[in-house]
Amino acid sequence: MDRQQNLPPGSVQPNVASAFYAGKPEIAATAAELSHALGPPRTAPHGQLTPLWPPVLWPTAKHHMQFPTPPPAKKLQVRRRSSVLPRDSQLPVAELRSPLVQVQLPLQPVPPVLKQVLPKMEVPVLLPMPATSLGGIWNSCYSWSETSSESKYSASRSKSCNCKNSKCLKMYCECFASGRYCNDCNCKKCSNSISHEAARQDAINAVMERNPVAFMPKIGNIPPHTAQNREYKAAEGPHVGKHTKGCHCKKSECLKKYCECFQSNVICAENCKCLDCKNYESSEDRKAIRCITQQHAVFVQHAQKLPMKGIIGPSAVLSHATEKFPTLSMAPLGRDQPISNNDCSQVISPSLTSVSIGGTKIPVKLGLHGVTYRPLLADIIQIENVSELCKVLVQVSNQAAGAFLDSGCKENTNRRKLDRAQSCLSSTNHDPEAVQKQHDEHVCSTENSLIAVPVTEERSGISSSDPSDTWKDNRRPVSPGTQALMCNEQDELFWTSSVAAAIPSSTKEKLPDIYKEQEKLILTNLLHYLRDLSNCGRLQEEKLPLMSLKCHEQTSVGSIYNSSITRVG
DNA sequence: GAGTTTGAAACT
DNA sequence: CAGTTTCAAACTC
Repeated sequence: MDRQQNLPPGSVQPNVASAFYAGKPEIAATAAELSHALGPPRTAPHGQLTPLWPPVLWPTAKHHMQFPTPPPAKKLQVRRRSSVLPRDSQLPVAELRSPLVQVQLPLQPVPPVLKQVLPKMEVPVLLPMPATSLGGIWNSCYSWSETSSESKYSASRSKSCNCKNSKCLKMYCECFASGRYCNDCNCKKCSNSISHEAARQDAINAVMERNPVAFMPKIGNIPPHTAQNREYKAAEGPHVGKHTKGCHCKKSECLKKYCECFQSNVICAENCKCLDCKNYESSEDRKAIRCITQQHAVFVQHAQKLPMKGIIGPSAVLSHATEKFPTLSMAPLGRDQPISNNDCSQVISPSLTSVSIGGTKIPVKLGLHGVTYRPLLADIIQIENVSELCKVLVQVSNQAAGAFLDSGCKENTNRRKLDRAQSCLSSTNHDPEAVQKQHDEHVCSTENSLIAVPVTEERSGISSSDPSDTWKDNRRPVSPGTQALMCNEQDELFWTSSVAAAIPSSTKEKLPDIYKEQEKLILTNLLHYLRDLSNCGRLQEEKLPLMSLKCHEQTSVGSIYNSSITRVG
């Protein structure tokens, strides 16, 4: 059985950063530097976590690898364009925007003159999971440059490339650059596939040699605690993060997708060296283009929704449901659904109106109803529910493990593991003292547990720190949610041979079976859970708005959780 | 769909 | 580091 199969339940997010750089400290140093500059990882509104960077796992990785102390960050070159207003108070800051949230569904065709700024229809594609490679598993799940809600690489995750000469092994190739294998692409002489893994790895190494941070996210986030962020939030300003390298546009005015900043939906910043930039926060041109783009995005989603019946999607209800229930979409948007970061209302009125682009008035006919979109599960899934789900799965895991242990050990282990899981989950309370206390308890309670892991110095160094201050030890910061999810991962990461030796051989032999059973039960329960959630969403979709309340009451995640508990029992 | 434009990546 | 070339996406017709 390979190592991956031996991962304890919950170890879905290996510490890829340290693994990636195992044996490459010089690269790790630079990467750590940039990673630090990029700020902490993001936690999406409902608790889903953005993947850690980078995505490639080296099979021979040493789990205990730590980043060396990063050198002092280089000072970014500042070159401000004359046409750009002062940005110091306008820096884009982290305010995660749901990619599904849009405003005012345009039911009319888009003016041809605006075609150039409208995104192509992009249908998400789930890549097949490579059979064995851990890197491949990551690869299929995430793109390693994925950061912002609308980054070039996240947007292009589902796109195919058309490379001809690069063999898809250079950064010219979007698939390669975003960490994906080519899949259903139109490329020629493609080597970005599992069957060319050796060449692919060589290419990765070559790129990393030239630029150690080549695969780092191009769009970094400004830490949410900064003053700029507060100002930004207060002003409902536009964008998230900034381009780490900055663009060098000369002719596009940074208002076309040639511009990486524009394409990533961030405004140009100090490190950009662009000319005649109009991609700044107060730019009317940018607002107009962005608004139209968003309108089109809703239109695309609506169009995509129709043939995807059965999938909980964004907006099929809008066209008809809003006519039946005009107030449906007028409900206040939640914190996760800003109407727009560009204040489109100033540019486009709900009815027939015009937008001004480059001084030219362009008529835009919109739908009669000013429609805002609200995800069907927006009121159903909350971060607490995710924690609940985690608890359920941990319990399931406990049950499976317990079934394989002798009666004496069984009860003890389950109790301890459950305590530990609860400790992990409750560590999201941001209370350093509580976390420390839980950690201390965990340290004491897990010493002799079968699945518990002895506390090494490294482990102590990590888990004893404040969740919000996870830059210690030169590690990438980890959000509380991630910490909760990574509890078992850390266990695995710091699993040492000496520990394994301490486990009775009779029990050790059972480990594979225990893991199998745990995995089976967890996946089964997760399937049930998702199925229930799907049904709830479908119900919500079909019977809006009257049934929504009923659904919320009767089929909420809480009840799903309860039913899962029942199953566990 | 072919041709052009554009700017990042790669190269010198 | 700057200038040039290569490349593929974005864009235009």
